[in-house]
Amino acid sequence: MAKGTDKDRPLYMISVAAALAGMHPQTLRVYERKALIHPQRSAGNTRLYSEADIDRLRFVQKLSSEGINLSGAIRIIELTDEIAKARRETEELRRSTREAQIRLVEESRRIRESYRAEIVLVRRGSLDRRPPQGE
Amino acid sequence: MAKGTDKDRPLYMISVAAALAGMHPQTLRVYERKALIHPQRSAGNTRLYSEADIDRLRFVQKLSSEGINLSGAIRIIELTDEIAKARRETEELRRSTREAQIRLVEESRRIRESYRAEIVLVRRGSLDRRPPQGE
DNA sequence: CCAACTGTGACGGAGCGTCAATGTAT
DNA sequence: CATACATTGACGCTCCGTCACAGTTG
Repeated sequence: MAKGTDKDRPLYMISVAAALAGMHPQTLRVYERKALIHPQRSAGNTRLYSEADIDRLRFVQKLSSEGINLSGAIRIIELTDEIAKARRETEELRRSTREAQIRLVEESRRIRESYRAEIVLVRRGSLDRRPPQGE
Repeated sequence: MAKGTDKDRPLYMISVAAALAGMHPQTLRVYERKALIHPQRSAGNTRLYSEADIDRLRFVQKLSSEGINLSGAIRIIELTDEIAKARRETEELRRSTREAQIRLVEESRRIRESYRAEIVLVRRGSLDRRPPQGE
């Protein structure tokens, strides 16, 4: 929602949008009244459809062709967005987990390294009784 | 899907199920023909509805009251299940991440401990030149 | 002024819930 | 045999896409 990318740039007037989506211009007006899409308006009150709007129209058309009505389409779009969001979150979580894993493994290696150095110094008798790192 | 819990035990004949869900028996038959619900059958071909079936009926009724038709309801039920699954997965991932984190911190503590012991031995001159753990 | 936009109103097909008729099982 | 189940067909209501008309804009 509100991504502000190229996809949201208002481009096509209703006849073009309808042709692109393969539907009647009237159908697009109906969809707007039913709050299925929200095309921008030009200064002269002409509807202007973005690429994202066209995608959405095509999706509704697909659902409609499967016998799903507009109320259902709205809800399905919401749920689909929600699923996409959940998937992104899962992916992000997986990624950060992987990173944390690597970071910790590296940390343990660093600790080992540090103690190894410590031992060498102890062997040479050049170090007093003192732990090398805080805890 | 196919949980096999108490929720799936066939209990109610159509008149009772309809009363519980607050709908007409005929409506339930229609829903079955439209593949919205799949009640079991008794030996004498009588429909028997489970608690899970009643839940599902109530959900469809709620969607229907919002103007969503049956095709849409089916799809929405699928998506809702999918979201629930995704949420469970995320939760599980979060849990296992937390666990792994704890395990690794503990591991690094163990390493530190192990090296600390090593140093003590080195100090006492009772250990040869050898790293305490494999890598 | 023509073309394409805007809106509102109406018509036909499809989906859906309910009622009715008829048959069967307990 | 009476009751509640089963199936099938029909009737109204609503939703939805399309068409038609009238007004406005570029």
